Amino acid sequence: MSVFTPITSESTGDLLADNIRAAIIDGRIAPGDRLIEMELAAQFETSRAPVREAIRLLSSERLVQLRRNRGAVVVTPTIEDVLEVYAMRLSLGGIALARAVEIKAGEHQEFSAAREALGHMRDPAVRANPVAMVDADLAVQSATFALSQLPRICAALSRTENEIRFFVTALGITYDTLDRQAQIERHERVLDAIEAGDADAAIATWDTHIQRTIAEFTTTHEFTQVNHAAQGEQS
Amino acid sequence: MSVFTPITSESTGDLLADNIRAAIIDGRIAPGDRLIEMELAAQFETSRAPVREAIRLLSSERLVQLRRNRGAVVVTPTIEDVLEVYAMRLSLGGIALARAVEIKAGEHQEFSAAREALGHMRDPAVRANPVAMVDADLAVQSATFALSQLPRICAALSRTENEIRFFVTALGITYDTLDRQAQIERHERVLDAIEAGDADAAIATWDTHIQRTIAEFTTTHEFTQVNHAAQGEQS
DNA sequence: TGTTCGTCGATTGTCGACAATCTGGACTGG
DNA sequence: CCAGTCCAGATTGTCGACAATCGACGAACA
Repeated sequence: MSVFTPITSESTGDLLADNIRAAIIDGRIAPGDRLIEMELAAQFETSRAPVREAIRLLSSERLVQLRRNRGAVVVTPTIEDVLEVYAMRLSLGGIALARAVEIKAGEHQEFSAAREALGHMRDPAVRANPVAMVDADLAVQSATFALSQLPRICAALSRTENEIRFFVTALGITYDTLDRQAQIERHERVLDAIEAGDADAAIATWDTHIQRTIAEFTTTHEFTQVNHAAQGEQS
Repeated sequence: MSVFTPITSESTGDLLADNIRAAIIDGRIAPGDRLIEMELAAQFETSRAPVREAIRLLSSERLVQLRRNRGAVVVTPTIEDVLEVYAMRLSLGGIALARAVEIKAGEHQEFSAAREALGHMRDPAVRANPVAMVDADLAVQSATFALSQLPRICAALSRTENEIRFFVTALGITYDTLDRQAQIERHERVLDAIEAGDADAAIATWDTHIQRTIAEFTTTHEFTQVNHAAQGEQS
């Protein structure tokens, strides 16, 4: 019994969405670029039907904007978008952590995935690469939230993760001055708090983590803005 | 300037989704029922393509469950679903209210839609009909949240509204003992608080509103459960 | 009698073609 | 030179048909 894990091959539309989403997130397709169904269908060597499905999915994830009879365009993120997404993460993450603690009290829970993801953040190669660091950071959080077993909230948080990774490349956010070590320790403290059944501590740590990240974003973004303005004056 | 609201005729897929969603919400299609593309296409006199699109949309709203190569089935809601949805509403609504207060501080804002929706709740005909009361209740909340101008959060809240209306009919929730007058007054207090710029008061009132609703749901649902169990023993 | 396997109908996944719509540029007239 | 109209290309929306897949029924067999 149950020697193999159930095999669930993704549908073609989902696979296409994965590919296109990855391209959007790491900037191979830039904000403002159009997604032309025929073009994508040719590249993926499929018909337009699965491509359409993929584009609709990405539209529901707010990575592309869909206008009737005018196709899909990669969205151009704004500061307001970033702040809204972080606000959602802050509050939904809090619910997930609270629930994770409740579940932990009832039955033994698997923390291995989260702990393992935490290990990635310690990898020197990852710490040196800001984008990889963001990915690793979000992976730990995602694995932690999964403990809550709340499907809607985890799905919503997952969407925000994609958006954040998109924002990072699209807006050129660096998070250079973030204290990596403190980041890792906060995640560890959250996991410890869940295992200890201390919801308040987990949420408090989570709150400070997001607050720090928002603060970091705000300062670096203002800096970039000023920089761009200065360059604009020069030219 | 801006005398007319921008006209955006819905796509066929969206129209179909609206129809099917309404049918699911008021029980014409019951949990467990299958949605067969050909069947729906015949009824709406279109091809399967727009029907597929509509079904995918409803799947992203968690009203139907989609299984690869096996079509769509109307989901069967559980108590956990209800509690998760209310938890999301509680926290996301809080963000929206806080933001609505911030915006109000800056510029003059239109409250007419929310106030008007509030008027519907006072209609004796609506107060007599539990389902209509739920609809009116959610309409007021939706109009209030719209003041925040946070697209993601409003969209997420809108999804939860559909889910709640679905849950009410699917689980046979009645909310009979809810104090309608208190409900209306709470909504009014939230709007007043926003206009007064008092975010804390708005959020506190909102919290109690949701808490009361959850408490009401829990008790009536337990009652129904017990009732069903008793009936089961009888037969 | 119970289990396994093959087959069949029903339904979804995918495709290519056509119709409807939008965008941009050329043309016309003032 | 400008505004308005029209046309053509490009792209999406919709359709019907075919291929692939699934679940159920029934036959063969131990």
